[in-house]
Amino acid sequence: MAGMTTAPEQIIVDSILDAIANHKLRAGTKLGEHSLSEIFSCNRTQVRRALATLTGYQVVEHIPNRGAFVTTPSERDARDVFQARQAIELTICGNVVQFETLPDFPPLHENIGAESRAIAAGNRAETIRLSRKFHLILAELGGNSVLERYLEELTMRSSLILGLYGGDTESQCASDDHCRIVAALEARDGAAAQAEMRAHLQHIEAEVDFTGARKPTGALSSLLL
Amino acid sequence: MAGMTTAPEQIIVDSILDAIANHKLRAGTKLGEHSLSEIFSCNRTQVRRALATLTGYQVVEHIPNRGAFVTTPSERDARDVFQARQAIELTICGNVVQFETLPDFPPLHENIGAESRAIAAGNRAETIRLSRKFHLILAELGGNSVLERYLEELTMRSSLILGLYGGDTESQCASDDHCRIVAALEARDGAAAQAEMRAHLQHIEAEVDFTGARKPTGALSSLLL
DNA sequence: GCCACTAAAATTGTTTACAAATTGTGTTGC
DNA sequence: GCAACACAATTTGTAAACAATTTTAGTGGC
Repeated sequence: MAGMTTAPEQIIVDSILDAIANHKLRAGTKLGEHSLSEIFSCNRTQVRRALATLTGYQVVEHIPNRGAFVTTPSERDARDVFQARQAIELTICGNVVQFETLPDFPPLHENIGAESRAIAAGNRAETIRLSRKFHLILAELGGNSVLERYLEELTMRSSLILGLYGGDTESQCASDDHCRIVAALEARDGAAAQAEMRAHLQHIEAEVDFTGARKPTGALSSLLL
Repeated sequence: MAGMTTAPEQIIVDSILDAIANHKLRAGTKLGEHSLSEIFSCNRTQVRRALATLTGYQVVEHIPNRGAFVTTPSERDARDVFQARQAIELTICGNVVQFETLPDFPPLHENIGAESRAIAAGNRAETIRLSRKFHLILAELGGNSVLERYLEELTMRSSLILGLYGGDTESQCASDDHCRIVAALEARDGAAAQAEMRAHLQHIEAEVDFTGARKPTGALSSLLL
């Protein structure tokens, strides 16, 4: 497994997902097959598969004979996504405190530390990435593979929503929220952890504002790292 | 839209999903591309796309260079699926009772009626189909598109699990459970509805038994209607 | 100047042919 | 008789050519 090169379609999916999560790729952007095959220097077939995968994630919209576009979430989508997140993440919190053997919290602490540093350094992209990662680590600790997979999709869609309708003050206080959640989890206080998680998700959703004009849709070029 | 023929890949997906839901197609069955393209008299490309969609539903497992197989759920999968169902369906119950304008319950009643009749007639396949349909109607009434989509997948996987590990007395009492859930919903008693739903899901999960030998894997021929 | 129509270019969708891998079978050697 | 090897057949994976659709550009008329 030395020279094991990652499959090109996986690279495409990850790159686009990363670009969306970091608000480098905005809603409505067209994802042309030829463009992508050139950018990633691969076959159009592989691009096609990658786009199908992303469509499954509800992160890409596929219009017949027109092509693939980064999904533009509706107001209803936003509401539904955050409610689903609450249902799932509260359950995850309940799971984490219920294990006989304590799960290893160090990864969570490391993540929170890195998050604080990223905020202090003003590194917005890294802050967003680490904030999402926090929820995914927690989901993994929950031990339910179904909820984990769903949350992967939902955090992605959340990023997309915040990129379109979110304010600029985004997730400055997220690090504190995360801290409180972990504290309650370590104290094995499930109810408290769920309360903190609920509050945290409400903080995030509160940043969404549909009244203002949607941010303009960007071009497909900020993809390459 | 007169002679509008449904896309072949949709037909394939629906047929396989239906066959799985009705336990006509069992876990472990190989889904050969050539076989399917002959059965549905279509191109291999379309079969391929259909299988990819089913893989996304976690209902088909794709092994590189080996082909596609009906997923064999593990014990952990079963646990995770039913816990996820609980988280999602309790939230749906909460949603249904919260709308100002009462949702239209007639479809639910019709479904329950048909279910009772199917049970009385000893029509096992129809019973299973209608039982699943009940949960999907309820999900639609809940008004959350995300939860609705997830439940579509989870009910499918539940069918797969019950087909492998379930007893033969399956879902005889389901109709009564459904009745009680709707009654609580109509009374706008969210807590009661959630309690009934929780009990119902526990009844279903109780039918799962991992100790016995897994039922044998069938051949790919019981597909055609 | 603006709208409608037409033709060309670009993009998506589908089919076909080809390559790679796996499975099954038959043979040989012990 | 059994195991290991080699070859053939089947099956999946990939790429390239072809067809259909949409978009864009250009032209003519009002």
